[in-house]
Amino acid sequence: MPTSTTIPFETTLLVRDTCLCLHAQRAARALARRFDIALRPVGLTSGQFSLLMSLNRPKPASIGSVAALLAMDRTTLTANLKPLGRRGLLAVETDPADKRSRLLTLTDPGREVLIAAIPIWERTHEKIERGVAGLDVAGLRHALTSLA
Amino acid sequence: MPTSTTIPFETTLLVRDTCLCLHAQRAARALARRFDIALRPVGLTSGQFSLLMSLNRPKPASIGSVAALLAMDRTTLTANLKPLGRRGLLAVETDPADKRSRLLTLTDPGREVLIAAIPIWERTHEKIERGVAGLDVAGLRHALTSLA
DNA sequence: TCCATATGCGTTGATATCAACCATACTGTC
DNA sequence: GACAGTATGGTTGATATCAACGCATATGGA
Repeated sequence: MPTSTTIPFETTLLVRDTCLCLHAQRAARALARRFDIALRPVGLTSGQFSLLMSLNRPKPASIGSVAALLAMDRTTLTANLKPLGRRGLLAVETDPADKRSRLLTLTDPGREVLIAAIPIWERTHEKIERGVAGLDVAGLRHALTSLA
Repeated sequence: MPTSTTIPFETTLLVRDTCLCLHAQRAARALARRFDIALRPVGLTSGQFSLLMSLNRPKPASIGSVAALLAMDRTTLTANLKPLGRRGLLAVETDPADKRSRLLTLTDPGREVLIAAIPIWERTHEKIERGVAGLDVAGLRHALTSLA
């Protein structure tokens, strides 16, 4: 009879209560769902909104730099570009100065969608901040940033 | 010529810097990747570890209750159970007291994997906490919990 | 009993996530 | 220019995530 077939329930509770990974996942899922629902009228998910927003910059960005900005796997970003590209919200072009690199640019329709989404984002974000009493938003953001 | 084809770059920077959803996603992805790599020797991802750990309880849990605990969509949980079920790490059975409900139980092999994973989790978690100077872990956990 | 409603899950389809592997392009050295 | 090493991305396959829809069971009231 193996000695290792039991795990104290207390250990489970400790892991559940302290695991930053689990807590971050839970909060990320909950927040994503809220923004997904709020952004549905403009046809964007929370991730698509963040991605499009990150492309609104003076100079086109490369895939690798955006992936790093979003702390996202490079291949994940490639996959996420596809549905947005099909809808004509962004363009992916080879960088003439470095043919390995792709330049990501927001199209006019993409900007239109983003413009419609911004007030939704503002309202949703405000609701969330107001909804959690005593939430130290600045401290939370700082902690999340240093983890990413 | 539409008046709405430009978005101030400052708006983008504001959203990027303040959006809790984006910050949570970034941190969650970064943490998941760290635990995924650390747990690879025992063949679990971070999400699978959290799921198996949540099943280590005196009484079997239902799908809905575990989904709520993990702040995860019910159908996502159903999908996540499949690879773990195929590997024999958990069992899904119909609740005799309510045939709509499924009872989720950890099997002995599942417990073995979990036992091997726990020290990895401890080391990884400790490294992360030590790696971020001045991180208020308790405050962070509290904030994440109230968001979920 | 019978029906309407509510509850608990499964399935499907679309997108998201990442590791492993592969292809191409740049860079520096010779 | 040739070569080696590095950098940038795409593709594939597996799993993760969720909305929409549908099925079966349970529950409460007529």
